[in-house]
Amino acid sequence: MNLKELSQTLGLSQTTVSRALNGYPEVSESTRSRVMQAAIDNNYRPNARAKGLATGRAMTIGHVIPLSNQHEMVNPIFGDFISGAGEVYSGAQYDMLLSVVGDKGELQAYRELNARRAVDGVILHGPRVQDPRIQLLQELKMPFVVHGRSTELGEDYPWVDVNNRRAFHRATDFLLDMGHRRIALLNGIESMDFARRRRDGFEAAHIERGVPVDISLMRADEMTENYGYTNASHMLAQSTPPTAFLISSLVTAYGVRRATEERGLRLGRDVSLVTHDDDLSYMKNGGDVPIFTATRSSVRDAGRKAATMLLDIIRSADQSPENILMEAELMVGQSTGPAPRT
Amino acid sequence: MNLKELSQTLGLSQTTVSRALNGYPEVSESTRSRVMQAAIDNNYRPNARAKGLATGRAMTIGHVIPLSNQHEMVNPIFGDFISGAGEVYSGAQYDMLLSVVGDKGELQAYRELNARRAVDGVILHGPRVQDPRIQLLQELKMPFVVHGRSTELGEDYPWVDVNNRRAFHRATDFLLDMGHRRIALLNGIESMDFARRRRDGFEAAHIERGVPVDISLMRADEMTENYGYTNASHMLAQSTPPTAFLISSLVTAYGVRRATEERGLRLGRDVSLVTHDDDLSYMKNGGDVPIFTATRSSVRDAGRKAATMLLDIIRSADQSPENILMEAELMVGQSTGPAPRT
DNA sequence: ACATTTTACCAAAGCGCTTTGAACCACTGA
DNA sequence: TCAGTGGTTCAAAGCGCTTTGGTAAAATGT
Repeated sequence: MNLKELSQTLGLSQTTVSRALNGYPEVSESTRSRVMQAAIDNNYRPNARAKGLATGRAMTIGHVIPLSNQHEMVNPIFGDFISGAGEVYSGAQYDMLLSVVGDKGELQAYRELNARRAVDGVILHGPRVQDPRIQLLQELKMPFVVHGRSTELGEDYPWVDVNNRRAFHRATDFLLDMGHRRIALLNGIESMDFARRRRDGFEAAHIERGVPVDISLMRADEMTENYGYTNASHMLAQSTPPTAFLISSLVTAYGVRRATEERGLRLGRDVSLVTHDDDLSYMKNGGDVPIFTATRSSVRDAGRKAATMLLDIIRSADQSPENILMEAELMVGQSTGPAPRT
Repeated sequence: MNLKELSQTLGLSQTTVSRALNGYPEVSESTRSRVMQAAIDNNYRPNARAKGLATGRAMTIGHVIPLSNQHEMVNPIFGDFISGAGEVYSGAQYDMLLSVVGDKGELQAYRELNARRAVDGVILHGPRVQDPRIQLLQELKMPFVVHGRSTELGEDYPWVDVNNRRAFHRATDFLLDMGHRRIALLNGIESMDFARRRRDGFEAAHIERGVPVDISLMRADEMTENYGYTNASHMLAQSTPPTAFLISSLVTAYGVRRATEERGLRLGRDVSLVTHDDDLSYMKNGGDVPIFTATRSSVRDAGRKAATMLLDIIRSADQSPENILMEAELMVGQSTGPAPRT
């Protein structure tokens, strides 16, 4: 059933039916309700493409998902972010278009979305330290919101980010307070902006206390379970092993726990562990009591916020870019304790 | 730049330019190459909505993602499935439309996608044992492929599934062969079709050997880490604890390992563990040597297969529904060993 | 040489909507 | 009585493409 048929059924013009359905004032209440009822009865929905063509708005938001080219890894936080954003889109009658693309094809992907007028705006995922995509989107004058930030480009664009630096600064302080002096950092790939900021926080906390940072205890890689296991195993086998780990992801923390327990060490007593926790729906950090001491920030919530911000930008034309900086909460769990005496 | 402008630039009609770009034969080679070059120079891409309206094809595939209403959980395998499917879509110039929706709104979501002509077909995720969505899609005559199957509806629709029954049958056999007689099953929610089939395989293996199934060792719930931890803790504290666990998900297996090691038991020696492994990109079961003995089947590969099948269906109109049953591979890792003597 | 086919192109219609500009029909007020 | 005013409704244009149904020019056959 299309508009033409519906209006014929009603004995009205397409104009009137269209206006009735879209809430224009110049339609009498009696005809409006007649039209509404007929639309429901016939399960009428306007054709998305025709409507888009006529209005010039796609009512669609694009997400370009980069596959990390090293391991073709899909970012595990992606599902939760999407579900937060999707909630907002549904509520505002927007669709979500996903474009999965290798690292190399990303810029092209944005160019195409723009040229094809397939979306009204995009969310940019996983920004690097110096990210060319941001500049591209600005050039294209395509509405966008960055999930994260890009250090070297300043902050003159809309973004939603976690205060990664402060979170890791605080986590490091927490460990230093408990007497730990050899703290290992298992970070994400440091070309990613969030990882760079976490490292900054980690280092700053050391410097402020005059505790030296041991580069041999710092790693940066894709945050898999195995990455945690392998590196923790090696480090714990050293003559002067770390007494604590600061970790960028819950999955990696599982790997560190595996390495720890395999050596007969106990978390929270022999070795301490603090991890960042994105509060993923399928990967909760324990039930009531957190398993791991963690800096927690809901990525689903970030998705909601980013989506809301983007829709605002689209609706209200240009304004100065808004930013949202979310603070991570430090949850003390069972994986931390005072540094063991040497 | 739109078609009109492009054709004016070239001094040709829109017809000719359109035909040149779409590879129709009635265009001379010289003009075709002129057109192609101009399109590249001007970064021309046809407007997606206009093209869709004119052709009647949306060139878009829909995925409706149900949020498990219990915990608002996003299925963790979703990201990898999507990335496999997305690869195929990109190659075929299709877009992917995601619709995140609560359990209740699902049927309505499909109805709307259909009425709005927003997509040319859909992938159905997470089928239940008796799933009303399948019937709905058949009624709507909307092309679809199910990722999984729905037991009570027969198999008269296109699907891509893992042979869950055989996988769990085989895994159970493997444990029985090693002398285990008290095997716990930590399954997914059993209204989900895959979980039902896994349970069938588990039970059938027992029955064939005349080994009794102990219902007190069977659980079915959302497959979180904590679910594994809590249930394994309780079971291991019983007077006659299980000697082995068969688990539906790697994440849950982590929880079981946590419970095991917390009690000072060692996996592969005191307690055996076999898990299903979806071969997720961010959650590998170890490196060269699998951590856990596992039945493995790549969900990303399933995504590729399902997408390919759907595009075939869309392109070649009606034909009898095709099915793909993938076999899971049993990978022997470090988490299994002979049952300890009592 | 002319009729016929082939080649290369084009004008215009149509996809299903929104939106502009106009028309019609009470009413109102002078 | 008639211009003016709202309140409703409509016909038609337009969004940017594809596709139908041509035509003119060039190539071919006899």
